[in-house]
Amino acid sequence: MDVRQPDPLSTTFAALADPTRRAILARLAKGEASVKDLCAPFEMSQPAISKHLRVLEHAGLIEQGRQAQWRPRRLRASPLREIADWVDQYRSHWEESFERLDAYLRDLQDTQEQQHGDDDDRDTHRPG
Amino acid sequence: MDVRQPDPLSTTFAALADPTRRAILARLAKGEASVKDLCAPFEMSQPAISKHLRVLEHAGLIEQGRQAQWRPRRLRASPLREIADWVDQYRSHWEESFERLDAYLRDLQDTQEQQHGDDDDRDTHRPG
DNA sequence: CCTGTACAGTACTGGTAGGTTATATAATCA
DNA sequence: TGATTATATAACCTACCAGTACTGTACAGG
Repeated sequence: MDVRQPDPLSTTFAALADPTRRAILARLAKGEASVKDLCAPFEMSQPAISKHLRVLEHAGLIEQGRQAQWRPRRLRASPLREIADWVDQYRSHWEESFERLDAYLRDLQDTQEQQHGDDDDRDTHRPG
Repeated sequence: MDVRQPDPLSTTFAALADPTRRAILARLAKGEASVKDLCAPFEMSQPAISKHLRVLEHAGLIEQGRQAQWRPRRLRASPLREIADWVDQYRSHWEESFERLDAYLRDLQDTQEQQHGDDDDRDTHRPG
């Protein structure tokens, strides 16, 4: 069976892993819009867009309104904050100073391996 | 056929949409590790982990070293900066002041709809 | 040379994602 | 009421994904 449902973070990442859905979010960031409006920029059927909207809604990234026969969608950005918080854990790893330190240490290690590569203390080189 | 390959941002998001892969990245943030080390925390076969590692490598999130029979993996964080930059576009949408304004406007609109809901100027209510 | 270890590669399978067309529903308009 | 518009739902297909088991390969050590 395996009825486990993915954690919220995975659901959000998966929802964002599609350029169509990201374009929909970009459109909704400028204000709410109907399904037809959201379909317009894409060479894709309306049911396909509705499916994308379901994915986004399931991830909590949009919500539905009701106005006559229209169901305008509106952006809900709070899951994006979870993404921002998560990725921020790694900020130090991509900032320039760290990259330079990382490159320095890697160069240093490569140099050492070239100098006295396969002779002594193999165990201390074992990763982990 | 459809040989189109997804854009880098989609590839990165997709790679992150799995708790196992995010756990692997968290482990590698503390330093490089062998495949066996990375397998240890998971009740999963080694080929399964190797597949996850391939996904991460394809997304540019890790890179491989070589030391004797070990292939230590190392974190490459630069794609995460792309994620951070993308999500930062929406920061204003989730920050508290915006949420309050958003809620205020929504309440205002609901109140107006209740007061003179289904009588006049339908066209001006059409979304888009 | 042989054995154990640390991986990679392949083949298979069940589930899901993302698209299609066709059809149903709900509200508006004439 | 009937036609039109907006959107949802259903059924289907294809491709890919995430596991599995099995097998192959490279290196280390007795």
